[in-house]
Amino acid sequence: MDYKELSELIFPNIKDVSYYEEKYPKRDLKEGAMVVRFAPSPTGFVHIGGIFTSVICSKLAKQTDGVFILRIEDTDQKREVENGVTGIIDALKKFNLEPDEGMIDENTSHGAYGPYKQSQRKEIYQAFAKKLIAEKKAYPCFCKQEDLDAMREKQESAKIRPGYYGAWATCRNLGLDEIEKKIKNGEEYIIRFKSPGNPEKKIKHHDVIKGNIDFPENDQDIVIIKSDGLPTYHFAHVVDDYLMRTTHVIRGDEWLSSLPVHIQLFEAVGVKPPKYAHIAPIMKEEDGAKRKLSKRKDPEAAVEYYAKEGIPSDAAKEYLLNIANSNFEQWRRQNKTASIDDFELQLGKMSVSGALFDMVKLLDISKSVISRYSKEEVYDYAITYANEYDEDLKKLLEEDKEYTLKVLGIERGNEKPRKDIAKWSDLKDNIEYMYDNRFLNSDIEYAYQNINDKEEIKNIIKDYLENFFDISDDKQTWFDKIKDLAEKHGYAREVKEYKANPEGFKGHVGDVSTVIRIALTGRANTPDMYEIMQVLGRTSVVSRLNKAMS
RNA sequence: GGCCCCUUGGUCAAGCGGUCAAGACGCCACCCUCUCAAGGUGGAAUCAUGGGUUCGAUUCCCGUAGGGGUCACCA
Repeated sequence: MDYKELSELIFPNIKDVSYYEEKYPKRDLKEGAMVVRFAPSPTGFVHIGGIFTSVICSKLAKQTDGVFILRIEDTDQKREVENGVTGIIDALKKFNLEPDEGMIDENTSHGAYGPYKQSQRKEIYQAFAKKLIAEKKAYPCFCKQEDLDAMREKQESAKIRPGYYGAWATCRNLGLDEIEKKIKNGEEYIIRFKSPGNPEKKIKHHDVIKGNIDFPENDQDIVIIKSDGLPTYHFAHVVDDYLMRTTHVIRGDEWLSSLPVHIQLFEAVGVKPPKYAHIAPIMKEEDGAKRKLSKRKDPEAAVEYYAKEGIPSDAAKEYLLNIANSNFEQWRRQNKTASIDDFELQLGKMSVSGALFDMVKLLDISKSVISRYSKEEVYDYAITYANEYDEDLKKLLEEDKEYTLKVLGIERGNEKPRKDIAKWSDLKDNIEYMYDNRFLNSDIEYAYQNINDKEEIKNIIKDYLENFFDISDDKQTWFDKIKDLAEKHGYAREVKEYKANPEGFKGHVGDVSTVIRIALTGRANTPDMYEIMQVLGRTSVVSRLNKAMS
């Protein structure tokens, strides 16, 4: 028997790699087009880091007229979860990161380079494994788990480098006859790569993000095909990114240390490796120590968290873009209303070390993002949020949509829109008092401020209602009247006047308007009071002020 | 522990041999024809450490310390 025959014995009825190379030809794309992919495992948990990677991939593909692929890495059936693929697809959709190619639901995909689910590509990997066996670059290994454990223990106690390599790689030197006998006896085996590496020698690598890195060559005979016939990550990565014609592998930097293995595998298969860009993870600080955002400990690691909080996906995206390229902020300031598609992302400008997650900054960005929305957009996003997470808010928004739009339109849609909502979960508290059926029927604690004498308050409100208030006044007239009211009751017309001569007045116009504001809304801080009165309308203003007096 | 990477204000970070060491978030103060959110102006706050190289180091080199990653039939 020779190695060609051995490969037939192990993988009968498996096609030659040339079949696949023809089936998935080089892509016909313009110069500089990037083919990138997001390749998560369907574990049922979508990590914000995955969205980070996808934002980057999606932008680069768009910028270069390239291709953004969604590939599902489900070679570990133990970790697989029902509807895991759907969860990933839905999350990408929510962030407007639809792939050009790849899985579109649990079991179907689109694109000419599929299947895009590794469990459905078994025979493709086997074709490449078969080729490596025939070329003496891979071999079956019959070692049992116990053998490997014992070996590791021995290595550790002898303080030598652990692993399956060199003289420790016992199955590497098995004779063909012996192999044949074991296989025919039905002994279990896996396929290992026969590493040609020498750790005394270095390989030089240039990473698009990390720059130049030197590694010792790999000499571990890593597993490429597991006992269930599926490939390990390393092998699947090499085969898939070759056949999908990936130009840039963009992935978390936890993969950096297995790069020597991957490069070696590409060489063994006989193809040029893609370019690599290893992204630093988003970190979190705890007890003075930094660590990756953890799916177990940090709620904000889950994409679901942002939806639940009502943080717009646009805001999260801008925040991530900001972590990716810090010049994004400057661009945003100069292009306040532009689409983020117009920002040009540069991989080379990404940080080599991980940024600490900053919720305060995210919320600041979110405030700006929401402030740019029109009232109709606010309505739509808020309804979507409320549908899922806040029954009462949904009721509030829907009972009179016309009116709600007016409320949402307060200080919005102008040059300097209001910036006080950071997430949809803030919204209810922000607008609830504008609804008569809630406001007039509730017990309100009027927490008056500088002016808190009951008689004085009553006098001011009464006088305003009887002698000043007119819903048809324009803003200037309205405000002049508030000043007149203030003056009549012994308060300064202007704040400055009061400050110049605090002894001469009981207070200033701000104190008086605060009385009316609190009577009107139950709170000391609100948006522009003129606009509020206009939205409420005459009847409502009158009943609110009367309620306050009683 | 071996290997690899990293280290500029509280945080995100510009910088790439000569700068008063940008900017943003946060904080503080003041300003802004009613409060608040904003907006404006100003302020406090940073080159981990020790050696080199150099006329000159935040920037280049070496050591130290600290941090991160990785060492599976998991991805």
